[in-house]
Amino acid sequence: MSLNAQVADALDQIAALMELTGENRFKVIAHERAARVIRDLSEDVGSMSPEELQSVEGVGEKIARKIVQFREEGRIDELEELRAKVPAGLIEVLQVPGLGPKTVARLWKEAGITSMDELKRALDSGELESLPRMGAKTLQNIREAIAFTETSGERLPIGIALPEAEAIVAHLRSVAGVRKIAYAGSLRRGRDTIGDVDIVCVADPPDPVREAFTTMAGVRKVLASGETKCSVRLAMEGGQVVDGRGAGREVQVDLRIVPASSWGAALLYFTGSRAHNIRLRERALKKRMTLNEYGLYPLDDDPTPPQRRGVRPIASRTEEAIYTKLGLPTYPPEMREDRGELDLREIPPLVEVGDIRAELHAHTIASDGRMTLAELVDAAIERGFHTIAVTDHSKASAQANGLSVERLREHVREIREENARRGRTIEVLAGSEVDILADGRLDYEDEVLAELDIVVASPHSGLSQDPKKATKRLLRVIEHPLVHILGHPTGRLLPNRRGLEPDMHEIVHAAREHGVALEINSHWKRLDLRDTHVRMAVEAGCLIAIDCDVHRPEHFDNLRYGVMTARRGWLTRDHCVNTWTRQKLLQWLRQKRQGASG
DNA sequence: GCCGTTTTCGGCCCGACTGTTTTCAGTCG
Repeated sequence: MSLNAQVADALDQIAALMELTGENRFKVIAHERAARVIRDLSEDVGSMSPEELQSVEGVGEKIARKIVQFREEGRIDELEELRAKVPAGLIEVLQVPGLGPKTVARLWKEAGITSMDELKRALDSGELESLPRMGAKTLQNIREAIAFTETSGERLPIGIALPEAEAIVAHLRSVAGVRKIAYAGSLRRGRDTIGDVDIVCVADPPDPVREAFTTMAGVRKVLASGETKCSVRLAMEGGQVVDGRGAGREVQVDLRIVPASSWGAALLYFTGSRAHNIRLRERALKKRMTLNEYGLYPLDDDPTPPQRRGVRPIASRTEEAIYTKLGLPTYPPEMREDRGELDLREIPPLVEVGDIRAELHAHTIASDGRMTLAELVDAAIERGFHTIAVTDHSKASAQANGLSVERLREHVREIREENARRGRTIEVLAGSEVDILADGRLDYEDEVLAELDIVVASPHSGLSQDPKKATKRLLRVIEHPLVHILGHPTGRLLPNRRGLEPDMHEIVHAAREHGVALEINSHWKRLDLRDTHVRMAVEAGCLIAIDCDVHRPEHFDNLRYGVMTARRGWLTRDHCVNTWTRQKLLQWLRQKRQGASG
C-alpha cells in the first residue's frame, strides 16, 4: 500500500475512534477530510516538507505533525492513545449501515460490546432488548444490516452497477406521471466502483412511481418510503455475477422524487460528490446565498428552509444555471470530486467517447480472443474506427494461448494481408501484447519486436511483488525503445486484486520522457490506470491510450468506462492517442521506431 | 482541527426519514 494510503487509513482510524469517544465532531470531520485529500493527493507525502504538507487543503499544523511522525516512526502517538482507550473491534461495528457513533458507543458502554462477534452474540441472546431506545424493530434492522454488509459489503464494479441502473431507470420511466428520471451519484460521476445507486425523478403525481419503485422485481427490503425519498435493497439479477460472488448479493437503491422546478438542484445535489457539494455550499454562503437540493436561494436569517416559505430561487431548474450563478463553469460529473476543480476558470476539453477513433489493444482466436481476424476488423469498422491494432498474447501467457515466435510471424503475415485487402477503409496494425517478465524483460527478443507495427507491453504475472521491484520492472519497459504502450500498468482486478503498486511519479515522468503512452484499460474489471493515476499522468504531460482490450465484440462497449475514468483524470483529447487522426497516430508509432534505430 | 478578499476567533452544509418518544436524536447521503 502506498504511503499516502497508509497515512489516510491512519487518519481515518483516528477519526473513527474519536467519534466513539465523543470528541468534537468538527475535529472528526477535519481528520476525515485530511484523510480523503491525502488519499487523492498526487504528490507522495513521504517526500514533502512539513511546510508543503501544510499547504495541502485540509492539512494544518497538527495533522502535518502526525503525518511526519507516521512516516518517521511508523506510528502516531494520538492513534496509539485512542487505541488504548477504545476497543479496535468497534471500528468494524461502525461500518454497519444504520449504526453510527452514538449507537455504537452505547452498545460498548451499556452492553459491553467490543467487536462484531460480540454484537452478533448479543443480538442472538436477546440481552440487548433491555436497553432503552432499542426496540424490536431497531434490533431487527441491525441484524439485517449486518447480513447485508456480509453478503454485499463490497462496492460494485461500475460495469455491473451501470447496466442495472439503466434497467431500473428504463422501467420507471414508463410509469404514469414520471416526467424526468436519471441516475445520479457515483455512477454518474463514473467512479470505478459504486456503493449504492441513486435515482432522481420528477413525477406528478408521485404515488405511482413510489409504488412501482418499492414493489419492482428483486426488492428484498424497503428501507424507507417517504414523500420524497425511498430506499430499497435489491437482489442482483442472476446474470450479474462478479467473479462468482455476485449471486445472492444485494444493492441499495435510493429514489428521490423532486418538483420539476428543482430538477437541476436535485440532480446536482444527488450527483455529488459530497465533498464537491460542501464546497459549493460554502461558496454560496460567501456570496450571501444558500444551496440545497431544491435550489439556490438568497440568504436570510429565517431558520425555516426557503423552499417551505415560497421564496423564489435564484436558480434551480438546471445544473448549469446554478453553477453560473455561483460564478463557476458547469463541471462534467466526472470532475466533481473536490480535487481542485473549483479553482478552474474553464473546463478543459475532456475526451469523449465519440472522439475515440482507434482501438490499439485487441485479441483474436490466434490467442484467447473469440473473433477471427476478419471479424475483429469488421467490428472495428462498424464502430467507425480508422485503426485497429491486433495484439495477441505473447508466449509467456500460455494460459491465454500466447504465440510462439513462429506463430507470431505467421500471424503478422496474415494481418498484413488483411490490411492490404481492406485498402483505405481501415488501418490494421500488426502488433503484440507482450508479457512483461518479473524482472522487466519482454517476452520476445528485440529483433522480433522490431518487426511489429505496435507493441503493447503488459504485466500479467508477478503482480504481488514489492513496490520497489515493480517500479524498476515498469521503468525498464518504459525505457525500452520498441515499446509504444504500457498496457494495464498495475494489473489490478476489481474488486479485490490490488495489483502492482509502483511509484507512479517515477512511472509517469519516465513515460513522458520516453514518449510511451500509458493505457487506460477500459474493461470494468480493470480500469487500469485508475482515475488518480490518470490525473498524475495528465499533470506530467504523458500520452494516454484508452483501449478496450477486446476479446469479444461486446468488449468495444466497455469504452465508456475507460472514457469516464479518463475524464475523472481530466484527460484532454490532445493527449489521448486514440483520438488522433490516422496519419498522426501512424507517425507517432513509426517515430518511436526511427528514434530507436537512430 | 482547519480556515480567513469583512475574520487569527468563531465559525464549520443541509434536509429527509426512522424509531420510539410525545418533540427529537441519530443516521444517512
